[in-house]
Amino acid sequence: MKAPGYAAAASEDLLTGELLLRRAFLAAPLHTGARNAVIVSADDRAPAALLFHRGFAYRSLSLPDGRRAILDILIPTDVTGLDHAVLGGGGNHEIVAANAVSYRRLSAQALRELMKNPQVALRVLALMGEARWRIDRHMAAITRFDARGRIAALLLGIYERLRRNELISRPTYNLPLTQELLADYLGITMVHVSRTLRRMREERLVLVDRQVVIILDLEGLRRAASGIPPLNVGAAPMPQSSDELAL
Amino acid sequence: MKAPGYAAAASEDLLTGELLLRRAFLAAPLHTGARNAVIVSADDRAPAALLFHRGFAYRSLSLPDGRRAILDILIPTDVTGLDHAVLGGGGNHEIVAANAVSYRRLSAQALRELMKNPQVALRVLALMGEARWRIDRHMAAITRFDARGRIAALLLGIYERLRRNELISRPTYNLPLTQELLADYLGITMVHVSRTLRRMREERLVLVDRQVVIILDLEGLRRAASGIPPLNVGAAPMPQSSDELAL
DNA sequence: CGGCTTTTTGATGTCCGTCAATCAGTGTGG
DNA sequence: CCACACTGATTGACGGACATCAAAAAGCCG
Repeated sequence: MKAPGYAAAASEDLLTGELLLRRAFLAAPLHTGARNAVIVSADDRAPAALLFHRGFAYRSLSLPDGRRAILDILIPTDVTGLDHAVLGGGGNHEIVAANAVSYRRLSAQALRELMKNPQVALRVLALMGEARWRIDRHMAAITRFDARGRIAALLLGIYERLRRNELISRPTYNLPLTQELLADYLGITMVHVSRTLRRMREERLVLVDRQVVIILDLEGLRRAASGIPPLNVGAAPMPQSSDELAL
Repeated sequence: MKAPGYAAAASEDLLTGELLLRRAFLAAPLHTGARNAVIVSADDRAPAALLFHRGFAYRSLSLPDGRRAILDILIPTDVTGLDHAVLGGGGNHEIVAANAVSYRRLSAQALRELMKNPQVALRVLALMGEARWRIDRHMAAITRFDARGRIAALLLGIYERLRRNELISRPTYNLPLTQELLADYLGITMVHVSRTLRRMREERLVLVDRQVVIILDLEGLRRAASGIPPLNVGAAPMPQSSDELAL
């Protein structure tokens, strides 16, 4: 099990493309959204791509009976909605703020324009590939792990993403998701999330209390999610200086 | 819940891009693989993009303890591995033939070259978006449906994809996947797949016998997978003439 | 016919869902 | 300042969907 990285022959183009893409994003105004704000709605006519700057959000799909599946969790520095450049919205697909967020938008049209530059196109492809990798990883967890393993994989995954983007340096972070949201992400019920978190606390694996995650036993967590490949596709996607993040 | 389609402003470019991409694929020789052949292995140094021509394949991720998750099912006319243009392999990710397959390859380098054409780049983005949409749909099924609903969603999804590509015209098709593979896709056990299929047969919803699927009650199936959005992102990705398919 | 894979079925246990009540934290207004 | 409402988290009791173990039956192939 080897960590997949960028194809060497493309790395220079990818860096340039990233620069151009980021520049385009940063030229857009910073939007904000309160908790539970729908950032991209299911029937959005002109969905845009988003670069998250602060706060957490999630992609979700709601079923008619009120049940909901959360497909992906988005953290600062994540880019999402790149496929909106060519595909319309639809499918009950939403992007919702988990807490107070700020983000920048890039319209589908602007993105299409930018993609005329092959370097940007490659970078966009890489970003979509990374997102897919993340989803694949989560799908594997949902498919083959029990509640404990799924939670371990989730907490580890967020931890690694935050660390990779240098948003944290210690095994402790803020996870602004209610247990109900976690349940919708993990494919179990809120009640079972609560019970399982208690068990993991008793095992002294990890503390999750009121949206604060404290990893007590990193190796133990890794064992609990054993077999899930580490989350390091590509070294540092869309890195931003801390200054910018602090905006 | 509206069916997402292509963004109007890009549809012409997408058609051109599709043409160019298909042309490049068709210039490559037709490879074949027997059942269980590993088409792209986990530690492939130079993974390529693939266009499937005949037969079924699947993307899978194996855990060290022998368990396995199947992330996506690939049918003729599907394109996969486009992200290999920029990301290396890795992560225990494999593409395996489910039965005798034939397919064409496009090397990462050739794909990068092609993507210098913005129309191709847009088309590639669209293809990745469609694949993601498919995975999202499946993830929602896994996250929120019981075994019966998951099977219904799977059988319906394949049915719709085959129909959309005009590979079938009646609600009957060949599904060359063992129940063990289905189980690894659905996140349940082989034994439970068997039992659930029996129940669905008794309900006269669908017959699945030795890799032949006969849908008896299409509306009933839809109800069983109720809430899963239909699978019609973009009208006809990479259509091929029946002649070509019959090769 | 043997040897293999794949499917089926039964018996038994367990993880997780459901229902329901309680509790803690937060904010509101009298 | 304290009742009140509201949301989110916790816990218990119970049942059901699914896993596990094991064996046999059914296809498939040389």
